[in-house]
Amino acid sequence: MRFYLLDVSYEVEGNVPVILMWGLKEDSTPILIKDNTFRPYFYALVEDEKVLPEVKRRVKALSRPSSPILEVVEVDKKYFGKPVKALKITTLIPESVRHYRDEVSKIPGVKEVLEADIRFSMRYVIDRDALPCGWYEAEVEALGRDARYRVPEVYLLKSGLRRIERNLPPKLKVLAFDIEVYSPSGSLRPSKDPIIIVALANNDGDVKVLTAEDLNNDGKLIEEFVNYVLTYDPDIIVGYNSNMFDWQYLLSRSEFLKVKLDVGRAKGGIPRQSAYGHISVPGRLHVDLYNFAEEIPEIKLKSLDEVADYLGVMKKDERTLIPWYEIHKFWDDLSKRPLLEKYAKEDAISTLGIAEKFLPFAMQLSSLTGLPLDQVGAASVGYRLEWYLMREAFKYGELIPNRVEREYEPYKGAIVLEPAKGVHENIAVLDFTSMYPNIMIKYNIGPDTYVDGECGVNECYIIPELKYKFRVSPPGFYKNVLETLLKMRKAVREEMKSLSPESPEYKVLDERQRALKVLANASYGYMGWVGARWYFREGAEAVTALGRKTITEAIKIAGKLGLRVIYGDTDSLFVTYVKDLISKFVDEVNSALGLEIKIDKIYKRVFFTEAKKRYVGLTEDGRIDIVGFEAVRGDWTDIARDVQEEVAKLILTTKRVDDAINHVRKVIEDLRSGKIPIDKLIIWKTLTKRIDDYEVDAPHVAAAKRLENLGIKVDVGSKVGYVIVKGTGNISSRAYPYMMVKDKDIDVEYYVKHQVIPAALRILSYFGVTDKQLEAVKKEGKSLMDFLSRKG
DNA sequence: GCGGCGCTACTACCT
DNA sequence: ACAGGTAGTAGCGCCGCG
Repeated sequence: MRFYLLDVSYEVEGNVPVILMWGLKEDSTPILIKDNTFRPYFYALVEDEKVLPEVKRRVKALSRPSSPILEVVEVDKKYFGKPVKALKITTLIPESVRHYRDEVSKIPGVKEVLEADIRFSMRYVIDRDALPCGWYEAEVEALGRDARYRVPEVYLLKSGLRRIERNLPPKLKVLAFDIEVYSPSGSLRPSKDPIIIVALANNDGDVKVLTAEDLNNDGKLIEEFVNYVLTYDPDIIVGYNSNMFDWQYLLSRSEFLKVKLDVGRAKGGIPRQSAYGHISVPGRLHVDLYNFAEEIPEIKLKSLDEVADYLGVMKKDERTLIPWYEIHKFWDDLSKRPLLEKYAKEDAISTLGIAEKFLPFAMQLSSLTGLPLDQVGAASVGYRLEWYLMREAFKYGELIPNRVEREYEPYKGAIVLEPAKGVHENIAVLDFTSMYPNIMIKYNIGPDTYVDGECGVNECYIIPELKYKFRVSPPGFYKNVLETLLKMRKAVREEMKSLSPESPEYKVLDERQRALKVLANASYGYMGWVGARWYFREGAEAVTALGRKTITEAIKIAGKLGLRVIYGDTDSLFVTYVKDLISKFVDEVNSALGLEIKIDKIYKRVFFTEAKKRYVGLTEDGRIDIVGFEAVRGDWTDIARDVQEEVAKLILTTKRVDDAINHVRKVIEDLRSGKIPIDKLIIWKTLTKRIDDYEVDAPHVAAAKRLENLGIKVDVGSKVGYVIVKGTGNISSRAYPYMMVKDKDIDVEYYVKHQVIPAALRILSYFGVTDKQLEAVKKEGKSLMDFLSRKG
């Protein structure tokens, strides 16, 4: 049988663990393939090989009849590159691994117990190379229908899985859902507040808005939802913030109402919280698209409508928008209720549209890391890479280190150059391609290549400043993994060349090469992460030291060629663009440093203040890049962002400082005459800890407290939108959630003095402009203009 | 009680 | 809950002054 693997889970049947592979046949028929031959195991390392037989005896003696140890064998493995003899201890029931691990680690002579913390289904993924979102071929025996599973065909695996190279997935059924809750108080209490709408959209073109008959009858609504899911039978269920909200609320509410939320492909399969905080729906893949939206830094406010707008799925100005705090009003007012239904419907359609944008990437990430699609989004970058590393370790016969608690030790990072302030013409931005991964490869950096003692002549790389030594050969774990990743990416990009960019296959491969790049780029950060299994501070420290050395050498080469370096950060250099000299520079850097540098972009004009990490540039095609400034920060108001953007544009394109001043004045005038709508005055800030844990009463914290007083819960990670109102006292005392404030109460002067003027002056003060000039009532005085344009 | 000052807390950015 | 380097705002405590 050929099938596409969706998910791997397991159950204990009788007294035997059975792996469940949920998949689709080539014609998209859902199937379940069982494998009852796989057993959980873990390893024990001993202090001294001499005690192996004795330890082996004692491990065997631990076996209990209810859940026996099946086998204890000596195996040859590697641990941080060094050959070791380990005891492989195989048990019967996955849940007993924890018990035996604890017992085994108490046996005298046992140094370490390894790989006992890997979930059984992931163990299978790794050992059998059973990657989710991939095609397989296997001999199976039909078991017929089984009432316990909501799939038409169930099979038993008879022989090993073989992967099939095939890029396109089968047709998958995707269902997007979104719920609306009735809550006049603003707080959401599952014991009181009913679900009034469940909106659904699937990729077979069906859209449904299920509504509650009345506020006392949402149990029936939930049942209708369950029926819809079971009837449509989606492979993938997508939501937006559904891990934190929709499922949680459905679960609590259905529990309160005593309604069964049995939507899985395994009967009695109630969604439940699982790895990385995601909600798992048995037999289906539930994907919370918010996880992927979180990774788009360009979107500052990650609401569903903003994300749909950004991705071009559904434009904001073409859709019905209802603020969450007014949903109950639209329900109560029967003339407005159709709008609410339309809103919910559009939410579901947007969610489905976003799924089409994100799922192809998610599927590639899933098939590379082995993490099932429903987990891969919820897992952070570090864990994604770690699963990839664990799969690789298995292939190399390397034991997987335990996750251990370590003390955080900071180390020195990259170099950031002092910018030459002012306006510069024709500047090339050059950067080293994947600098850190390539340094790791070039200098063979990792925990297993580190040499603590003596090292023969030319047998080690010696790291500048630190004098750490890394073996030249053989290649270490990180080097091997990174070379594989880069090689794979190269091959994918090669394959893409033979395809039309419009073809579905091209798009799939493009997502694959992106996923490969993301994993490679995370490797340095991962090595320096205290939570990593392959944490190695000295390695991360060596990488940044070599990075500093590399960029410093490149600067020297630029200087030697007579190129002026304006600015640089980590792996980039801003250099005066002289075509021939630049190509010479590129060649020389490449040959002298053994790392590739290339032109990233060319600015016709670029402006720096004295600050690092902040600049505005005019690209060759006339676009304005704003980097680091207020205009790209999500915690400044729209009005300040707009002003700064316009000022930057005027300065870079027309060089006319007086035009910029007039623009700022006009905005201040509009602000003072009340022409600016309140939503351009909202400041959004993230709560990074629980409200009680804050040491100072910052404005966003004060605003959050006011939300809580209204009964609205604000969790860690949520964004608080507030405005500053008139009155006395500090800003915190006047920071209110925007929905609590009327236009006339806004403290316009705060916005003039603390938003518009600072944002404008950040750029204009270099040209000698002061706050007084911006605030002065508009008058066409010539003398002032003359003064202001002294540099323009 | 007030303004000025320096420090700290806090957030979001850049690579 | 991948790293370190950086800019900037606002709160807060302290000081001197009266």
